[in-house]
Amino acid sequence: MGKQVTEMLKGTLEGIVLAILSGRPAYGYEITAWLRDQGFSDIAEGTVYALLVRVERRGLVDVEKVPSEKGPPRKVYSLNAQGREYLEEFWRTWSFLTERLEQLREGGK
Amino acid sequence: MGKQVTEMLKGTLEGIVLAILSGRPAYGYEITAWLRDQGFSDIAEGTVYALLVRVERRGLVDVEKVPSEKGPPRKVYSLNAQGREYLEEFWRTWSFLTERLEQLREGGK
DNA sequence: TCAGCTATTCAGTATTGCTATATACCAGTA
DNA sequence: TACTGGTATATAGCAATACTGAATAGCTGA
Repeated sequence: MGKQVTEMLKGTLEGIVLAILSGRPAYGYEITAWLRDQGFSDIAEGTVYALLVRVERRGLVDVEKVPSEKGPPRKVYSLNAQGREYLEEFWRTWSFLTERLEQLREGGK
Repeated sequence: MGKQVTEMLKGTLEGIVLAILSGRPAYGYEITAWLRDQGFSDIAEGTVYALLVRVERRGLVDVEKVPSEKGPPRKVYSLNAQGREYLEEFWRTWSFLTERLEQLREGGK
């Protein structure tokens, strides 16, 4: 996928994961697989787990341990009220950035 | 401006600065002032200089020292062929990311 | 028993933006 | 002269975040 994406993901991957969780609860392995499916071809395994630990520690998600038929128990994360608020702010920040970049892109033509 | 923007800028600020330079040559102080004017209210002074040093070292820009009437000489940067190529790639990466996020935003409603 | 998929965790590294500070040139002014 | 303030660049150390690589663990089927 390349270094450019890696650096761009800093700050946005968190929003991406929270946005996924806003749709439905999910666990790390599942999220990673989904991201890869969506074209984030080489999201590192450990990256999503580390991110989930961070957002949990900051109180943006709730966690529930659920047994799996196929392996060790899953840690299922769901977005809570504080997380939804944070996600709202993320979208506002994202909009700000996209607007500025769109202007630059237009201007550069 | 907040921490969210700071993290999101990692990886995009470089593209932003290169996009500015694709329009016209510019120097650090000028770029910082312009960014602040555009709403990146607390871009740190040193940040742009450090970034310019990096892109210069990677051969994406050409530099010319130009005397100033108002202070020490300016280092005027301009995007070269390699930089234009890199900027193209940046836009492709950016498009990829915005598409994915737009989908997520739609889906989350 | 072993390979392979599912599932999580963690130590160490690289990149990048911020903080804080230093340096330097020039004009106006007390 | 000395000082303030705007212009202009540079850099050392810090913080946040994604990646690398490896370890651990449960389950299924050959």
